[in-house]
Amino acid sequence: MTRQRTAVQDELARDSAFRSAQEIHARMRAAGHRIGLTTVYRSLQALADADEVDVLRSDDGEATYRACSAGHHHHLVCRHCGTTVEVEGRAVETWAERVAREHGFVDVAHTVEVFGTCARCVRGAR
Amino acid sequence: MTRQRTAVQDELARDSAFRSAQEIHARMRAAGHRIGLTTVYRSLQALADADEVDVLRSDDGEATYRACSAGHHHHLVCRHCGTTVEVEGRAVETWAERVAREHGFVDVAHTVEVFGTCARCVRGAR
DNA sequence: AGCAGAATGAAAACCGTTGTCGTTTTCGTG
DNA sequence: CACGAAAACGACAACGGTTTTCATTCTGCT
Repeated sequence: MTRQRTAVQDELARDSAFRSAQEIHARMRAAGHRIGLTTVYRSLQALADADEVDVLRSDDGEATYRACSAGHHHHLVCRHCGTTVEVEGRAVETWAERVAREHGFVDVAHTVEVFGTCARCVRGAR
Repeated sequence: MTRQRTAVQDELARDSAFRSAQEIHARMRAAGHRIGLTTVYRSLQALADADEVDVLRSDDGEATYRACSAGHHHHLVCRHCGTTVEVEGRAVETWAERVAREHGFVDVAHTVEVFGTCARCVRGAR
């Protein structure tokens, strides 16, 4: 139920970047954990269902996960190192709401992700 | 080099919804076109590279495509029928820009998708 | 027409993800 | 502490969307 599930959660808590399931699995194994890939997937799914982690699809369709605070928020993601900052934006919320209403849409949801290169990666660049 | 590539583009132009590659392939076959799935994929990729179509990853990781006008814009997508409206929002652009700068990020890009149920699907619902 | 190079597509390879199912662990109860 | 049911685990197989391979076909050029 939760010795390895807790371990997955801990691994996610180690840093603030979006990681793929396989990456997480590899890191855990490297750290000496005895856990199967299947369990990592299931744990991540459970955590996602419980809104304990955010899920993001990368451009190539791979799912990436990240521990996150509860509540509605968006992400500012470094496209090089994956580091993520949680941001919020009232402006976006109201804009999405208004635009949808104007077109007769109801039951509105939205996804917003901002990508860029973080200050550290800029300095570290060749 | 483009009898079937043109055909793919035409198929996309038929309506304003995001369609998966397989869906597009099936529709074309049903319409009497003699085209392979591989070619559909390749055509879509070429069109995407040329910024002739927008690509969107659905929650289950499947890629969906839609003909779109040039230039930066976002989408308001009906989660039932897939119908899409192109929208733009200066408010979002400036917000993304500001938030990124505040955190020292450069070379900023962003994705914004708004989902909802369109007026027609609301009426048609049970 | 003849030819080189690009495009096509059937089938196989890929790869992330999910299902299967026998084994192990956890936990409540006697 | 021992038992037994129920949940979790994990090696492996299966799945499904996408990409690659490679032999064949088509295009545009001379």
